[in-house]
Amino acid sequence: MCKSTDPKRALFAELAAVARALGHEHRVELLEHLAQGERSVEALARLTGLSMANASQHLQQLRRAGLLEARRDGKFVLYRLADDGVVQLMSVLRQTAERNVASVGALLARYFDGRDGLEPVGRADLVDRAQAGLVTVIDVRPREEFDLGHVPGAVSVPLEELDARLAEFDPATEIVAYCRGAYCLLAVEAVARLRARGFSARRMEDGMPEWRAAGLPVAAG
Amino acid sequence: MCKSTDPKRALFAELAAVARALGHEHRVELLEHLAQGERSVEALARLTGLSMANASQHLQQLRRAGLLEARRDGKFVLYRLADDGVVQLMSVLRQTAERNVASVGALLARYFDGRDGLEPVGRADLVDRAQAGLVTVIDVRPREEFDLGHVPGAVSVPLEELDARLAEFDPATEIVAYCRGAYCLLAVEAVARLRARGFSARRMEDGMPEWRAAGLPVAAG
DNA sequence: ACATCATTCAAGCGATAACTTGAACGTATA
DNA sequence: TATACGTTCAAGTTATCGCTTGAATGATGT
Repeated sequence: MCKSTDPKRALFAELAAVARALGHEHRVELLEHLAQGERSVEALARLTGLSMANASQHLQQLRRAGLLEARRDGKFVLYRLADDGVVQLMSVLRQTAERNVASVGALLARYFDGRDGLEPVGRADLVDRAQAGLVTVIDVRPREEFDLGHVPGAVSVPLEELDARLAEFDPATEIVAYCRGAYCLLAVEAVARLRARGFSARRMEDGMPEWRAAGLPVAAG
Repeated sequence: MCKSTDPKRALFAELAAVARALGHEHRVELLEHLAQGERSVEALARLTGLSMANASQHLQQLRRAGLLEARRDGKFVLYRLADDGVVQLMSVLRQTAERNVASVGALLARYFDGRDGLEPVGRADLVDRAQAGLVTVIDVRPREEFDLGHVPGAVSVPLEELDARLAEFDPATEIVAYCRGAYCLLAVEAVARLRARGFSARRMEDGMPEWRAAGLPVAAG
């Protein structure tokens, strides 16, 4: 066997500590929000419905595990992912759960295949087709998140504004919607509404975090 | 925001449950062993030094999380990874820890860079060079693990036997050693010893689990 | 049928994690 | 300087986890 068993044990303990940081519902949700860009404790507490003290504690736990970093800006403390690899870790976690946990597969099938129906668009495809003007790309996240970074050429159409802004879209041009991630429901909802109005709409396969992690260009402001 | 917050919460809870299954030192160690192939509870308890009841409980926890499957063979219950994707998950976990946790980086630097020194060999490289007879590939894991599957053309040389079998090797041919995984110490130790005897030796970048997960050919028996 | 062995179940104890509350700390604004 | 606000700290309660012990289950061999 391995001669020195100590360093291996130490390594296992460290890996388990990182995994344990991902082992709570609220922390997964916090990471999902932070995958969009850095956020203040107050914003995260509001988005998740946690108390500030509670959110702060979870964030510190994630920071201790090396998954987050924090910086101070005025009276706010802004947290952000320590590394784009964290997105990859969460992505692999989702894939594993989707394959091996029946309830997750069922959950996703019910809320995606059922409501979406059509095959989503791949990332590589999208860049070419957007530049050629063949598709209209809309970002249905809140404008705040759009401003922090979005797909080049995308138009910000928060889901709340969608119904009121239908006149902007050319019914002859296909619309591709994206939001936060593979399993965010914003784009699904947007596609469903657009189709109900007679538009040709599809959902982008992944969301902004995966886009960013893939090293594709990001526009800001 | 997302209209239906319930399914998202449920998804987060499921993901957290999977992560929590990885959140214990002993379970990470069990998975590391199971990445070699299926094992009985008794074998795992012996390998890890856990009591049988304790090992059984951890294994059941991993199974409930969807990471393991079990089958009965005579009086033994054999556990195995539910999916090769589990190896990927653990691999990404290690990469994340290595990048973002200082102590892991230090741990690995101390035990790999310090003792190994030379750049490890990539998998793609190895297949070609082994077939061309340019390198001798040795599997330094216990023979039991070798029998369950190994790199085609590799010779089983458990670390315990290495010193006694040095005469088998041609000093003019480079030796590549591999073991269980990127961070298993068996191959590192083997390379150190071979170099001390004047051989040209290198370590394969990954181990058997990664090899298997990459879909490369595996020889058995 | 009986004994044997591998595994699992169930109960109990100690340790750790999650959440709430209230106070302390730091920074900006009046 | 004083006040307000975002954030963190500290203490306390409840719930859950990890491990041990001893008994129950399931398959095998005599």
